[in-house]
Amino acid sequence: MKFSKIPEATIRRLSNYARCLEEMGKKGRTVISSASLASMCGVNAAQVRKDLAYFGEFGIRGVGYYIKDLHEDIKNILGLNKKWRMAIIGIGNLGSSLLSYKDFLKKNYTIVAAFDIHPEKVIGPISEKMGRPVEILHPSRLKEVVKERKIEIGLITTPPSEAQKVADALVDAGVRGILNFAPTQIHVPEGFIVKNVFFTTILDNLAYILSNKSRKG
Amino acid sequence: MKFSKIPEATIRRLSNYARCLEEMGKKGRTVISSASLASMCGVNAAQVRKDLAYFGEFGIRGVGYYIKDLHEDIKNILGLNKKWRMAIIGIGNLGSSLLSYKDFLKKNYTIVAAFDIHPEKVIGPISEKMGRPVEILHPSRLKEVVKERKIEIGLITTPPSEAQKVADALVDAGVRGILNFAPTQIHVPEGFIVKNVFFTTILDNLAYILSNKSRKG
DNA sequence: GGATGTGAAGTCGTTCACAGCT
DNA sequence: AGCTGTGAACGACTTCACATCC
Repeated sequence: MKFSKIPEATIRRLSNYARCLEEMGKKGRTVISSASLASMCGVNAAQVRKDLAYFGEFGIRGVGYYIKDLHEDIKNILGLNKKWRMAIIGIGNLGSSLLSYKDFLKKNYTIVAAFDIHPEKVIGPISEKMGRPVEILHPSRLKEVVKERKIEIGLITTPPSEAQKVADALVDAGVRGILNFAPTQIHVPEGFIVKNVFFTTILDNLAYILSNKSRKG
Repeated sequence: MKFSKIPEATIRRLSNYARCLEEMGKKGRTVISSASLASMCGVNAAQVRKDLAYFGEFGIRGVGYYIKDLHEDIKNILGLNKKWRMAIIGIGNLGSSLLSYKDFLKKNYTIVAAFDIHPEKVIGPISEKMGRPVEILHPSRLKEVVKERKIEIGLITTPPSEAQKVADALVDAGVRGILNFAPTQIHVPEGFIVKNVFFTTILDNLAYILSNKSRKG
């Protein structure tokens, strides 16, 4: 049961469930049914149960799920029982905004190195923004710093034209996970993972739906 | 043929094809086969043809697709033959970074209004960042400004705790499309669309894959 | 009684394989 | 000869429905 192929959509939803459970937990509730959790996340109740069933049995029949426990279980499933160490490359507007993005710092992810071709240009604005000042390094030191600081994930926030080069450097340094914010396709060898964050793709999606919604209603 | 239900995944891919075609076009090529386009985007060639087949016939048998034409056709399909007018609510780090994000300005999307509960607090940093200064308005003026400036899409970049309230206000103002960057689930009535941009969800995905990759090989 | 866990059915999306054009 | 367009085969995900257990 543990090793059947798990849909990527399931993993995405688990991440959502975790967020909802956290909210619920803060509100002092202790138990939740698959139906409530489902409606909160906008999915089917059976879906919730199926998603969890890939990984074991977490509920109590006739009762539901203990919020605290389930939250912990999902975090373990997702690999969030540790802090992931990340580097960010490209400290323009987006990069510096991510650097100071509180939600990263809070829990399972931490940015432990920042790189830019022109380190001196960005030092001012950044140290201003952050509580603690952040040292911006030149990309030539990437490989060395990845080793030193045990970096496992790279965030690419350069212009699109530089993204593939940066990805190559990350691969060369042995960074297996890449989150790409530059709106261009990146290719990496087998065994490395790239996930894209293209909000323009999502915007295009929205534009499509809005354009074609007239015929529905 | 035009009105069969179209997979959301198809729309996402079309957006990708468009990006690739644009790149190709800049390189001076004029024709491309479904196979090349597919490998560039990391999908199956039949997939490309099927995706396009939902909307018509755009290729020439034995030849391929004219890059310029196909790019234009896809833009029309996606509803990108116009400029979408957007408002952004919540001018913190992320909001101000989006405000100055060049890729928005370039083509099909434009931010025509910015709102924040504390307009005076953000005016400084923003006008510094942008070429032109941007007026930050109080959210109480949302409805009025949406009418005046014909806003069709709202970007929510507030803290999660405020996101639902902002969404309600957008709905009340008649903004049918919402792009939500605040990591919390938002609910809107029938006929309105919310798309989420949660990079932490994608990061969680990455974390999961990295955690479980060892068993593969 | 009530909610979970799960085989089976159903729906949706992808890939194949080849007919049909140029 | 080569590449598109597409019905048919396949595979994957979601939903249903109910047996199971607290």
